[in-house]
Amino acid sequence: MFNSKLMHSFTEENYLKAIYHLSEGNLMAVSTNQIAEMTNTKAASVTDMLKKLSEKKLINYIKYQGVTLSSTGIIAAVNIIRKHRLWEVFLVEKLGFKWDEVHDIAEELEHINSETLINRLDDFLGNPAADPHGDPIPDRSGLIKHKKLVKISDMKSGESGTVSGVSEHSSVFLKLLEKLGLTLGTKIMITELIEFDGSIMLTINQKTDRTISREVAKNILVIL
Amino acid sequence: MFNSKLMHSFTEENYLKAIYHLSEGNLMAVSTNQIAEMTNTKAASVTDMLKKLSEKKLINYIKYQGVTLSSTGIIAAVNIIRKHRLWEVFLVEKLGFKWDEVHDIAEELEHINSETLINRLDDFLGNPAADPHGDPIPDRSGLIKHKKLVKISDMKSGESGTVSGVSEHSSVFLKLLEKLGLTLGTKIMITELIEFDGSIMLTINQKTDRTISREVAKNILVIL
DNA sequence: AATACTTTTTAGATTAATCTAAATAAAATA
DNA sequence: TATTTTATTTAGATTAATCTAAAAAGTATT
Repeated sequence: MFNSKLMHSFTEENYLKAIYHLSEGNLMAVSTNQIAEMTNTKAASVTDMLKKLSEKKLINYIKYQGVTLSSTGIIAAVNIIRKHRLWEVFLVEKLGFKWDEVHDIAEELEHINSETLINRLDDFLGNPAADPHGDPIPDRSGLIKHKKLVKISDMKSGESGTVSGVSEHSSVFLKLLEKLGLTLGTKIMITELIEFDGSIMLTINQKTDRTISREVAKNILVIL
Repeated sequence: MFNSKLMHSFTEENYLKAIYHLSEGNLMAVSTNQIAEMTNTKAASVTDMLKKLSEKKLINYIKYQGVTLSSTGIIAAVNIIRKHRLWEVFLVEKLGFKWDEVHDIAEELEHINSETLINRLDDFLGNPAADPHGDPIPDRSGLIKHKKLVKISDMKSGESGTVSGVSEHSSVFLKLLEKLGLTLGTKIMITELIEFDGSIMLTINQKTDRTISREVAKNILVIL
């Protein structure tokens, strides 16, 4: 069923993706337990899979010392992320899903194997730069254009910017942002930082005033 | 991973689909060997799976006597076929694939599980009645509107009609039909039946004259 | 450094889907 | 009807992915 060159099993792909996300683009080594938590499996299962991925040269793995993706592993992971994000754009832009509804479906669609399909989908969607949550979409060569994003919680009073991403993707959080009027593209200006609890007062689109908790502010990303 | 109510494994779905197709919509019982051939497995594997599907009440199975789908089995199979055909329309109409290129990709996409997704896709595509090969698309309640189609090989001299389906879906055959100018929607009229080898002469769109073999004629379906 | 705690790995089972080879049932034929 | 052939099923293994429980390695703490 699976081609030894480019194709990996559904499960292998999920491990690669998990390692990629946990290592934040491969900056740091990832532990067995971290992977177990992210993939909803037990550490023992992860160890087994790490051996397998290591034999396939998709990861660099030394017992007891965590893993990083190899260069082929990165290529594979980025490709899955590209597919995931393009499908999310499709679901929102073409099928009318909301940004908090697309993750699980894209999680299935990301494993469909056809380079032609994904490249044509990319063109059909107008080669979008970001998915509905603002995350950058790798191009067909695997290149990711990261924008310089700042957490609202790191902004100073008086600073302003445009909401351009989130670092928490749960449906609950995304729905909250909608309710607060803090969806992508919204212009904000920090009016005051409340010392007492770290909450933040801001103006939305030069009109509405709002106060958000530090916890919320930490998960909203802005371009200054 | 799979819900006991509506969800079946990828593999189970493929067996259900195979049984459905082999039984031509459940008119006849299907044999173990037929299924083995269609699913590229061995008879022993099929027997195992038949036991499993039988326990799940998806099929009616009596040892040595072949199988039919149960009513829940039919619902499941028709749903997979609905998904397959809708994705094929998407691939051709929206992504610019040709009719001979879509089968394998749709074979993967048909296993994506989301009723909302498929219903929205259906709407997005304008609720098409047929896929790119002319096969009817079941509606969301599972109803299939069959057209009365006739093989060219069963037509008489002087009869005319519109090419509306094929009973052979291989890429080779579909490419041949394109070369012959016998794609869906083409109007034909039978001008002569050659007794010697059963080949058939016909006029295409009241213009071109062509002769096709009986073998080709058997696989082209026409609305009179 | 010795002990305790945590993390990771190993050992041994389990489940789904598959296989080969052998046994059995059904169908075809002599 | 008896025999041969074909189809199907059973028995016993295999592979991928998972698990639990126990062992080993690494880290932290007296």
